[in-house]
Amino acid sequence: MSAETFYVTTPIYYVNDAPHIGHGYTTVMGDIITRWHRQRGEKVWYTTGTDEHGEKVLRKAQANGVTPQEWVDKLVEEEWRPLLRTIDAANDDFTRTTDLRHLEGAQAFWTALNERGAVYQGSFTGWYSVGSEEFVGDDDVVDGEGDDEGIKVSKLDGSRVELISEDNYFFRLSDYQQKLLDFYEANPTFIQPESARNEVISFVSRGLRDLSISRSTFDWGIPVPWDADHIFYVWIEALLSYATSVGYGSDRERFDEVWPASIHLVGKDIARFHAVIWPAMLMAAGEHVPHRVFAHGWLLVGGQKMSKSKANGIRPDELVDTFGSDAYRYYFARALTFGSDGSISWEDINARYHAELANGFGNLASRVAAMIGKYFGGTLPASGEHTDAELTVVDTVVDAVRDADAAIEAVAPQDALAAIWRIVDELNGYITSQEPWKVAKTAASGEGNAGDRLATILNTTAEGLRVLAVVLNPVMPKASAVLWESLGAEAALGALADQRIDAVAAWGQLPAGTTVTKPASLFPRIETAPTA
RNA sequence: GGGGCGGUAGCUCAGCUGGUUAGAGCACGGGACUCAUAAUCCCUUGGUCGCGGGUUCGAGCCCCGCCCGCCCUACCA
Repeated sequence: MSAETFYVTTPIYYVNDAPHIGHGYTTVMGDIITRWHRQRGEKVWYTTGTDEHGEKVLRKAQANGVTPQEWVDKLVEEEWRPLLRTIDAANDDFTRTTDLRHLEGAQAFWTALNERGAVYQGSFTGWYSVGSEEFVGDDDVVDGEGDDEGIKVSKLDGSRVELISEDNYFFRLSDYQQKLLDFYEANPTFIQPESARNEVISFVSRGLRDLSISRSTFDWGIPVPWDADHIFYVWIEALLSYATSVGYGSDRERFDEVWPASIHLVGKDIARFHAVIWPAMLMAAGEHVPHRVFAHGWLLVGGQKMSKSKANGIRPDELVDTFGSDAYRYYFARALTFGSDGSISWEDINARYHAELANGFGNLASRVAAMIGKYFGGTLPASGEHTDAELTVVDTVVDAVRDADAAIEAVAPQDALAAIWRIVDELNGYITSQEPWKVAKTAASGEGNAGDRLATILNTTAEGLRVLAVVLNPVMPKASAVLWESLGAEAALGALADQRIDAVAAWGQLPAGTTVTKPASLFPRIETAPTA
């Protein structure tokens, strides 16, 4: 049997939204996790993309005087693809729900469900607000007062609503209540974290209603293959991107190779769609359900949820312009607990940038390269006998790499970075306690074995940096590449991306004689901080 | 209304199935050092663990009530 593909997805982002740091956050987390798994030597596939159908897109396009296709093409090229470049994402695919493969795959999927009897025609009745142009839930409809006396109005915005019904196709979601509950029970890690799992189970336990899957009042969507008057409801169609982008409906062999998804990363607001509707759809189709749905929390700015409608957004490109994509990636992975809400601020990013990246890591690389340059002419010396101090360094590295790997496995990048930073701290402490600058003076006077001792200290720190370059590569590929280059590691050990996590902690890989050069500052101090 | 989650040092957060003097990082204060990006290393200061009851030999962790914040409660996505 062939090795399973580690297949990760971000949500298929709604194209009408302006990309903000929330989107960047999710995509970066997936990128870090998939880059790490690639360096474990696994087959990996990482997909992101855009959801481009629906009434809102249609309206927006009309308002802009262009066709919906022209509108989404523009958004994808001008907003969404640039975001990926900004944050240095290494996704394997960018899937669009307007892609032909998706249209055909989605139609094939629902044709199959229809043939299996999971779909029926019925009528959907609901309160429709002409003013806000949307259906309003029963609980949000109240009796009007004053001018609206005798009329039902929406509690949300006060607009008048009328009861209308529409012929629709329905998916027999109600058939899956018990099947889903049994599934959650048998697969406790299917929905994570625990808070999302509890919520989903509680939601399903209260009962599931059949789901309307088509619309006939507008036409920007994928046609229902057996009834040209209907298009599919966006959600029911967009979720299928995860399958159609890896061959469902077009390349069965490819699909079987990649599916099921290992992890769907989602925001906690859409956990329900991914943990309830999506697996039920797949069960109905007789396909495997994903291994895991991981719901992350919100980014809070000034205690408020980061959102497109509020002006509290910190723009990804603004952040990257100031601190760089590496720092952006590092910050979100390190400062937040993936799965919980977390606070971010310009001040905090700035503080961590300087304390952890510039002073901690960048300066470490700088001082080691400077000493190898000054004391050994830029040629890496061979290590002599290890003393307890070196053994402690080696132990710290081995433990840290092991812990970081376990943390990534547990979808906890923040813990992985905390573990990796033990190496940074250990090396800085090791250098200070070994005082190589003093050993160098002794060596210069020709006393004892000081020269050998100095060589051992600098060889050890260089080895530590070698490990850091490898394990930080998934998080900060640019800085890691510079460090790898400065260690002269490429010539001796090959490409950084080919360095395996499971072998990285083995000591003594950098051969003596390698040319070490002092790199430009990995993370130069930044004097001015723009207003957020 | 119902359900879920959270409220721990100035800030951001850890605290496993309840167990000795509640932890980390940053910030602050003091000291050491000079290889380095005025960086590094060491030490100190700092908490009625939202509030009020209860269970227990013992509770930040369990139970009850209350206050505050966020999320979900299916057809905007």
